Amino acid sequence: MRKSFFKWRCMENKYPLDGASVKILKALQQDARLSVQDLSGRIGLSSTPTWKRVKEMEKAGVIDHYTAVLNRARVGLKNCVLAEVNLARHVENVVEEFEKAVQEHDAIIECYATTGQADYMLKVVTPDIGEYDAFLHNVIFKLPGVSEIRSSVVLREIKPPSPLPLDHL
Amino acid sequence: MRKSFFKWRCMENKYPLDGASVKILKALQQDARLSVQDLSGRIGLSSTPTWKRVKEMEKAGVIDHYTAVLNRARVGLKNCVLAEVNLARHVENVVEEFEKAVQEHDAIIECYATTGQADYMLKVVTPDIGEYDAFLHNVIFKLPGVSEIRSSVVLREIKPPSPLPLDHL
DNA sequence: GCTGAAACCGATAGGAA
DNA sequence: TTCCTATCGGTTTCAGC
Repeated sequence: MRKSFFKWRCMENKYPLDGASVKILKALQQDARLSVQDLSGRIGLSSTPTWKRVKEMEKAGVIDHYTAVLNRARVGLKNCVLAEVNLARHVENVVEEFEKAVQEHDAIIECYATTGQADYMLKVVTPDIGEYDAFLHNVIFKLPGVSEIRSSVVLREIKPPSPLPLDHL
Repeated sequence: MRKSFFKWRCMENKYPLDGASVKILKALQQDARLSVQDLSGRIGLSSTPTWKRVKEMEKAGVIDHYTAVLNRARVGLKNCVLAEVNLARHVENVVEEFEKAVQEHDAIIECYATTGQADYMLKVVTPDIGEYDAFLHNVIFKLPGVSEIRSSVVLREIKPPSPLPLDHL
């Protein structure tokens, strides 16, 4: 098993994480508001070293930020669509313009450039499907380089965005 | 514009959110560790009502939980794949078994049932593409009802998972 | 429902093991 | 490094508006 390799220092990573730090990360992914005391209790360290580790991982960018996860339905965003987008390769500056537009529109909450059929995969949230239709026509279709869009409406959330698995460390 | 409808009470939502509460939610999405004092300063309320609103929104499930967002690369998860999965409709209990397996495997960090070509869309993270290949063969292909998989490897993250837009409220 | 003050508890920083 | 302790600041509660 490769696990032992990674136990105290993971060479493949940008940042060395030992068992205690991994436990901290797992706990903070589940509840970012845990007090240092609670954290230290769980991982079997006292609070000062626990606190130092958290601060170091924040500074090193292992912990990027902390966020409140909202219930989409309760804030009136019942509609979620996964959209595959293709760009017309012959148009000038398509990539730059498309990626800039993606950043500017808050309804697009995720976007990846991918291999496979599509050039990009987007996650778009709106109050209802009507608003998505409007967004498609007023925003996406208006972008110069967009040649194809395939929209997949989310029918059911089987697994919501979940903590990153850290057992490989 | 429909905006005025929603200003003080959004009929379509499960929970009524006024301007101050929306500001709180926006701030907490950006930084879940903001102190009540900082929050209250930003929104122009004193700390007691700010605190009460936060607690109420937690209890009402508007705020689902708080999480630490980690840097994928720095915790050794350089590979991310979006996988479309189709199930064979004739096999018994496929849906239940597939969705149960999705919950059990930590490498699958998101899963949606969607309209369109695929039955499901999955997001899978692994240390490298080799581990993804192993995961496909050892886990996904072994599930009885899975008939098709189309994997799109993420080449570049244009927009990481971002705060929900709340301007419609 | 908001304000302000007061009590309590946790976070941060220093020094010792 | 970690632990202990003191200080400081934030959270939470309560009385009054």
